[in-house]
Amino acid sequence: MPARILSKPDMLARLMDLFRDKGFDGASLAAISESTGLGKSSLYHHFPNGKEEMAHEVLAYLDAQLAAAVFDPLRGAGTPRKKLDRMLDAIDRFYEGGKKACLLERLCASVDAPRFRRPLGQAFTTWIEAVEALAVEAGVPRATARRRAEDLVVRIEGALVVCAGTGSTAVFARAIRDLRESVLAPVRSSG
Amino acid sequence: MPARILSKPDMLARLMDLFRDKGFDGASLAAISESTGLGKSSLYHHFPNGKEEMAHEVLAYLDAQLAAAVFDPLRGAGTPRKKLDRMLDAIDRFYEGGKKACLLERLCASVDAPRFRRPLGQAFTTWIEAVEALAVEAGVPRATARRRAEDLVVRIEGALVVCAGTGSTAVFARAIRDLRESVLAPVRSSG
DNA sequence: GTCTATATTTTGATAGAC
DNA sequence: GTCTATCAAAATATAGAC
Repeated sequence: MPARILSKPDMLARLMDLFRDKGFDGASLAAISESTGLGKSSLYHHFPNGKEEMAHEVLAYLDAQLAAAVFDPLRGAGTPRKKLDRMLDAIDRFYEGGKKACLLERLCASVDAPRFRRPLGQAFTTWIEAVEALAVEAGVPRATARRRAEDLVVRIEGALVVCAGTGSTAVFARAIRDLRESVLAPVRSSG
Repeated sequence: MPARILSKPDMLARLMDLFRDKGFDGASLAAISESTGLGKSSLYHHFPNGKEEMAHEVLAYLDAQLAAAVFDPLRGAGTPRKKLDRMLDAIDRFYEGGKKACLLERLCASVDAPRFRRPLGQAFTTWIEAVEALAVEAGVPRATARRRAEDLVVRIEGALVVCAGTGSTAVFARAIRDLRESVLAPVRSSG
């Protein structure tokens, strides 16, 4: 039972939750109405262009969330290792240990994905570049840092898919654990 | 423009294509009718329980495809390295170098995913166990083989998501390339 | 800014002729 | 085994009162 009145950020948080749970195509206005406690007309008051506008605003909201919870820690004080740990902790919390899906993946998988191409590509790129910068700060050569940053995102997204498919979160937990070591590891012959 | 008459396997191939392209929730009966060239009534003649039955049959069809294209090569002659190469070649073809989505992921992401839990879990498990067996055959200790097999699936699925999100297939191509080396590599201190 | 009520289109599904 | 015609339900979206 949602509170009678929701601030815009609270509304967006509810919407993000719903899109992550049901996907963009699977989240009907009826379900959105129920989960926010707002009638359909109220929803169109806040989002005149309907579901598509909701998704775009939720993506912008996610950007802000990521900036605060994931990327800001990377720019603070501490060793790169500590910063990586903080980021992985934030990711682990955000995905609830592998139990909750990724909004980006759900929007990529939607029929209207072409309409979200720009912000989706930007979100992935921002994430990858933040991790790359951290690895470079830790002394990893740029090309290797780039590959490892891509790998981090690939492993997170892949682990979420496999966990959703198998019903176990073990693979996600191990991915997080492995990444703590591999992202900043000293470079060997290949790495 | 589909041929006037389709065999059941051809029908299932069309359906798989459509589910991979639009997702389960996004593939309407109208679209299914168009892509198969069959009217809705004909579809219900072949699949009395509608979309859900279609998805289940497509999953069974995928099982058979995977068995023929991916797992059979693993049981044939040749060094483990050769077999791994053949499997990765088949995967690369199946996903068209990262351009086409994974059916399993699309079904995991659907609102009706709970109804597909069993066959989805089975499909992932079969895949992982096949790769694990190959690594064991190559002399990799079982626990390490298991982890590497899970990693292979995680990386394939994750790379597909990232490629769909960024619009580039480079990440998928690199994942395939890396896996050729990493899956069967000699075990060091950590695997 | 929210509501009730309604319009319009689409969806999944069926009936029944051929 | 396919078709045309149709259905009931659900989808997105809007009108207009408060």
